[in-house]
Amino acid sequence: MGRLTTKPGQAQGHAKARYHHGELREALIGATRKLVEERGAENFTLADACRVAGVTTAAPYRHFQGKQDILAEIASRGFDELKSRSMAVLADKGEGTLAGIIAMGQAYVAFAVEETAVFRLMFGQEPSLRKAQHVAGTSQDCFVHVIDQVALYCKRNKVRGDAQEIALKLWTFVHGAASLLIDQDYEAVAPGIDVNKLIAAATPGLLTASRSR
Amino acid sequence: MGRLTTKPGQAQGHAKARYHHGELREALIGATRKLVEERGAENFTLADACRVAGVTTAAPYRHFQGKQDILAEIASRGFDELKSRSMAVLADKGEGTLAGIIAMGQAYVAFAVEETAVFRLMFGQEPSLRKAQHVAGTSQDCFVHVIDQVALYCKRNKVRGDAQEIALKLWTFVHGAASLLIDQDYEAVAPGIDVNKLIAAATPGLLTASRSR
DNA sequence: AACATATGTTAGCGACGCTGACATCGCAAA
DNA sequence: TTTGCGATGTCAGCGTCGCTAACATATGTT
Repeated sequence: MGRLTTKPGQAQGHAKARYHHGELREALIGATRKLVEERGAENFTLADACRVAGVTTAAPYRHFQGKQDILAEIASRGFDELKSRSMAVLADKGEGTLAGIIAMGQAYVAFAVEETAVFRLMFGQEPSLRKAQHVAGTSQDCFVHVIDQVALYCKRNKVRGDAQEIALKLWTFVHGAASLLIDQDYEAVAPGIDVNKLIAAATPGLLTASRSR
Repeated sequence: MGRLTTKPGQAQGHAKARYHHGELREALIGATRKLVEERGAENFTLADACRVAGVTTAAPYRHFQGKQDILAEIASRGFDELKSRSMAVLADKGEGTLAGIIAMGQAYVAFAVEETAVFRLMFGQEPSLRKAQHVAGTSQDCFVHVIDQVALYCKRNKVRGDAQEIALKLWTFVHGAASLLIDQDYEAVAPGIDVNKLIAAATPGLLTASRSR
């Protein structure tokens, strides 16, 4: 692990050393995101983020309640990004289509792969990390959108069954794929697996009402 | 968070204070497992485990390489237990049957719920936690067993398709269900969800070859 | 009995999260 | 302009943690 040995005088590079940073809140969020993505949230230290931002370790407490609070902010923004990704994909592939629903699942996994640490913050561990208010709302927004798509698909293709239950099954599968992939749990068992293909293969089977009841 | 203020003289309760603990390795594993299950692996400290075991914080290093090493040992034993649970369920429900395969999935989730912290250690985070040798082997054993069951089911029911791919789909779904459940991510969207029912409902749809290619 | 090895303790290093007291900056009222 | 005040940063320090080196004690082999 590389030590970060920067004097609190100033962050790397530009601007002259002024006593007040000016945009410390955003700077800390940026630094945290970068470090968390590099080393994982487990190994992230607030002190390192301070060194990157060019401030002392006491400074963050003017903007955040503590370490957890910064991480929660990052998780919160992650939901916003995930939602916008989903909507972008849908606009491309078409609403209420099988291709659109598959593409949403693949986008979910792509997000998990590209922003692994953020993804883990969003869904993992103790829910204490998630700002109850904002995150719960945003994640629900995300999910409601999926339900809408499934409902539309069911209507068009005359699939009977609860759209919510079907959406739950899709989410469950896709989340499992994302988790196993980023945790490298597939490696021991199916090294070269193509998860996008796996999703495309499984989705039709999940897009149907259950017979058992 | 309750402080643990025990003198290293002796663990709570029985036996006289002797210089050598005698079974420190197992005692530490037990203490760690208990604490990790109570507070999560994130908030676990080796020092607390030492207090529970009644030794100083330097003692563990005679038996483990460090904190990670103890956690890895616990993850390793988790795989053993998961495998034995699966086999017990199979013996009960019958091999190669739909009911048996569903029950295996439900047992997987039950394990995740009952031993949440161990489950997270087994599959989560950086793979550095898993003892490359032992764990990789044991988890592969687990999975091979699932493949066998699926292959048997396919043969009996004349389902064509790659048993490995089908097994992967099942694992993916069930792992997603376990993850979302223990991380309480279903709560915001489907509060009273019955995951066992969800698994039973989804399994038939996954137990079929994909048409797309 | 004497030694070698295993297993525990003591003391201490550097890092971390966080806090209280102090310093500096920017802005608004006098 | 000056004064004063709140916002935002630094400094110094507490308690804890993971880990190590040096020392103490128990165990078992010859």
